[in-house]
Amino acid sequence: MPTPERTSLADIVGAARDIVEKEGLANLTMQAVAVRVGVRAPSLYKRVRNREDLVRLVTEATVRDLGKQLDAVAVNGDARRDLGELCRTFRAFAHAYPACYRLIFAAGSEASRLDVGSLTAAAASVLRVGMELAGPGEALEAARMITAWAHGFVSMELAEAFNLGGDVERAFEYGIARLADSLATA
Amino acid sequence: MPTPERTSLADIVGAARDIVEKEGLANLTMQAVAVRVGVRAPSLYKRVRNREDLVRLVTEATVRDLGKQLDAVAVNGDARRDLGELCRTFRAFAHAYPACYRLIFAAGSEASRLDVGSLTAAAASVLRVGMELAGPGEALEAARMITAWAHGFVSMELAEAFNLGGDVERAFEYGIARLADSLATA
DNA sequence: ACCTGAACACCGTTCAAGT
DNA sequence: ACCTGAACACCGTTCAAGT
Repeated sequence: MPTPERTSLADIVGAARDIVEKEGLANLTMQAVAVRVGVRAPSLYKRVRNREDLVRLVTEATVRDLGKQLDAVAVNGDARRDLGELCRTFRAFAHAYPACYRLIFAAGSEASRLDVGSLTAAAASVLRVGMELAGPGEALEAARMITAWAHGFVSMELAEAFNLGGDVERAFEYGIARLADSLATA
Repeated sequence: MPTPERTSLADIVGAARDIVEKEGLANLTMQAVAVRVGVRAPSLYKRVRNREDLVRLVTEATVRDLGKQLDAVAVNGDARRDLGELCRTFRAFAHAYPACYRLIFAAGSEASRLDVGSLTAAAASVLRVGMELAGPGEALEAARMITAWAHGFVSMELAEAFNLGGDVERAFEYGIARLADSLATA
């Protein structure tokens, strides 16, 4: 006789994201997730292969959300201004969900590798601005430069690695301005 | 009656670095370290507070090594050329020790925060090039832009996040060239 | 078909007892 | 002074038994 479902994959991933953000990745235990969704830990294995798989699902949900935020950035027609908006939105997302953001480029083992599609979708807006600024011949290189810089910057911020003083806001705006200059000039 | 020391902190950290690089962070267990240095796991706690502390020590040793490599980059007097050498050395280090490199900007909790001194020392060479390129008024912003881009780039590479094809080597050299242009022009 | 208790292997850590 | 076995709490995961 079938038993009614008492939870769902969406519930489980949602609970996991919450735990990662509020209590840290180390406290994301199967037991903690189970309590939140109202089942016992072994039941989670009906919907999730293992803990590593759950972390991957959390990461992919985060990438999709980031992609949506970047997609929603208004296109001004002014490539320079679009670049600034895009970078600030990217940074704001990382500040809003630092623990989940950190997972995105932390992939180590094969099993934790992200789905290619979700990364590609998230990169679409950046690719468009790269095209606007640098033209079709160097759009990909330009997009990679923008993403690398933006990710590196917020990654260092989140690690509290900017410890030489100075104004971090100013350093971020400085970076946007230099990027716009150099990509458009090239 | 005193017992002779059968290991040392340096031994322990060395073994831990080896394990992280060859078997991954997840396989860095106190037991695995103990076997390598020839004691039982509980003995490690005489020299290391806990596992998290050991990971921090591994990270700091890695930062010091990276700093040494960057310091050893020859100064050509040509800031543009120095920038290229510095970035390529940085990237080569990350490729040589990917698992340990990843730890550097992964710091989450307070206890895993790196010693400020070791980060500052590693940044000295970059700061010098930032000064050469952008002048004293914007040396710090320039150094932050260089570090953010270089870290972001290799971080994405290590995560295999460049999945739109294209030539990654070319994208790296493109980035160096754009950085040199924009920082020197500003 | 889903859920559970019981069980297992494994891990970090503590501590009293050895030398 | 350092090292160890024994012990504890905790975690991921499996599985037979329930409904």
